[in-house]
Amino acid sequence: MSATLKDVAKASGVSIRSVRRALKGMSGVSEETCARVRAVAKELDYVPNIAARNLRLQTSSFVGIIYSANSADAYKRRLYDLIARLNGAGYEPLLSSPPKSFSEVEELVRRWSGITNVIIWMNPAVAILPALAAFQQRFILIEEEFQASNCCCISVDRSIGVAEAVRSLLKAGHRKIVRCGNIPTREAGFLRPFSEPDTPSGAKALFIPSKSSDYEDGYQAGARIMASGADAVFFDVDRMAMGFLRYAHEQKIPVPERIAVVGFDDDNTSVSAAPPLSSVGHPIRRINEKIVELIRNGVPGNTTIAFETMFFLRESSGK
Amino acid sequence: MSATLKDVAKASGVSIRSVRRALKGMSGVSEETCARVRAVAKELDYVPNIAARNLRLQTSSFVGIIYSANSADAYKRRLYDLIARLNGAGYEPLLSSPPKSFSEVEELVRRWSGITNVIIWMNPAVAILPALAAFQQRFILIEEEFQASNCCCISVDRSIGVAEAVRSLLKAGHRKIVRCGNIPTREAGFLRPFSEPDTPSGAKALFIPSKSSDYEDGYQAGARIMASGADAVFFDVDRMAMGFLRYAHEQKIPVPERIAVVGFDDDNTSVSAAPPLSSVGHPIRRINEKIVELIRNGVPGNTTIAFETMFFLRESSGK
DNA sequence: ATGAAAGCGCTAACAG
DNA sequence: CTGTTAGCGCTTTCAT
Repeated sequence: MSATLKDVAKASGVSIRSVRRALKGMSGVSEETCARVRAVAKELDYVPNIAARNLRLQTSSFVGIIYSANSADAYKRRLYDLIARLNGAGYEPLLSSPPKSFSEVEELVRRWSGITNVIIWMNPAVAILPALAAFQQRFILIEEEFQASNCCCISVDRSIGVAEAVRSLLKAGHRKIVRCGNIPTREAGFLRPFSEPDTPSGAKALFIPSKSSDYEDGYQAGARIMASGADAVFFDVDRMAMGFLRYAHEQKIPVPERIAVVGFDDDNTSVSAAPPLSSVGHPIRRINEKIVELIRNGVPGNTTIAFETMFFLRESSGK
Repeated sequence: MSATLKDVAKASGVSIRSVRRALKGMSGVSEETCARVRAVAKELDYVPNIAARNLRLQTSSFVGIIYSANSADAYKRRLYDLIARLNGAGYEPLLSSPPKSFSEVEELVRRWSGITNVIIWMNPAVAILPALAAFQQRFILIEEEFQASNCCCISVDRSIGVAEAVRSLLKAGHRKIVRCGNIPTREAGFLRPFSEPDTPSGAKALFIPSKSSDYEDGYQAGARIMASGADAVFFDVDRMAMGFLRYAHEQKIPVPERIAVVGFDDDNTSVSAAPPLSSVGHPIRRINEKIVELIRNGVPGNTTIAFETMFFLRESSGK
């Protein structure tokens, strides 16, 4: 289809070797030959065939990614960021929808064999994980722990950022802080700052559970939260916080003056809310930079790399 | 890294050719040899190198996909469905974040040259389209029209499904139908059923514009919609309809008895709303099946393939 | 400064 | 029934 090195060589009357030298700007080729070859290459619209190069060098620029479509918005952003970063580092992300059974994993790995050495699996199905050990590829497992000689896990500790958020509220003078939501992994981090050496006296933690964790749940919980007398509220999910902001707006409750609001997930939309929502989020950039680094330098087995969520302070909880 | 045909041949004491015959189940190999070769292959965990195969056959199982991360939820579902379908048809989707300038397109196409012959671009940037004609690859452009010898466009007519939705409302006996939203492409389809030969007498179209088209806008518009005396409402976007459903629930307005509700986008969440939301959506399955077919049989140039949105009747508008 | 040739893993034409 | 071999496009070693 497209012109090859051989074509360029023939058209410019030199050997393949010289073409290569000219095109790669290597030494050992005369000025004149170099210029002519380059002109011809441009003329023929020569572009290297990466697949052939990979074959010859026994390397691969492909990286397999398995992604579950039903993941939360935050994971989508992680995926798109990862794709962009891999592109930037010269890798080609190869996507697949998640295998649902052992045999589907087998088929997938087989299909990608000889193409990619590294497979990134976001939110893998735990039941299938033990199967991975049998394959030659290296796996990077996101958000699931599994020890195997060819698996490297990336985990994110939810609690750190949540605790940081609460500490920030305490430091800003808030004392009666309520957590609202239904996601268990939020609890530990929320409670921690209330039993630390430097916990301000009078600090009090409340909890208002919700059925689910959507916009409406946040809106619905508004009355109860205000009735509790809290001066700050942490929502398990940004969408809930958004619902509450709407309630506050309707009731003319000033945020953050009367009550400070913090969410979790750092959704795109929350940043542009009125007021911009403080939130706890995953360190997407750092995680993905790490992944690219792992791929570049070799993925270690039997390893877990732990990250921490971080707190993003915005106007909804004081400036 | 992994065993090759040659390895299997050596280990089983036959030629590469025979290994191939045995593994592919071709005729011309003795029962016994076949069995032994297969055993050895399994033992060595042989898996074919697809890249080498592609090189040899001058074909490619890779399909490039350019996707803009900031697209609506409906596009994400289209993407994931497409990936699954391509996988199912034996293709490997190669993803890239969208190029932002002419030179980035050039670089991307260059990188993929020799790897993939087909590039699917979802929601391409119009300004860059003219550049595509210069490349050898075939492009499938989703949701943007551009005539070139190597471009095939896929368009979806918004109006058909919207008109169908309105007709369904009219047929169910509704007469005063309001459209609420701010998306221009919804208008034509909405108005059409009101001026057709078989339009029921008394049918009346209203329009209530909204600032944006989010959950809150639907909720906010609730009072005005009810005040208009409409017995059915079409929202430009599902999220707005969801906001309105919330308003109706709060005000104890029975849906669809007092007012029928229809949305647009066929979001996942709307299906599981209370009541399940009738909605107009893209024929994702048919579009993606078509795309796979195009790739399989060759992508025609200078072509536009038109699809139509369709109406999904659920409880929020009768049933 | 330049070229010939081997070989990555695979397929297929051609011999035996 | 089985084996040999050329060649896809590229990189690299070894000659010239």
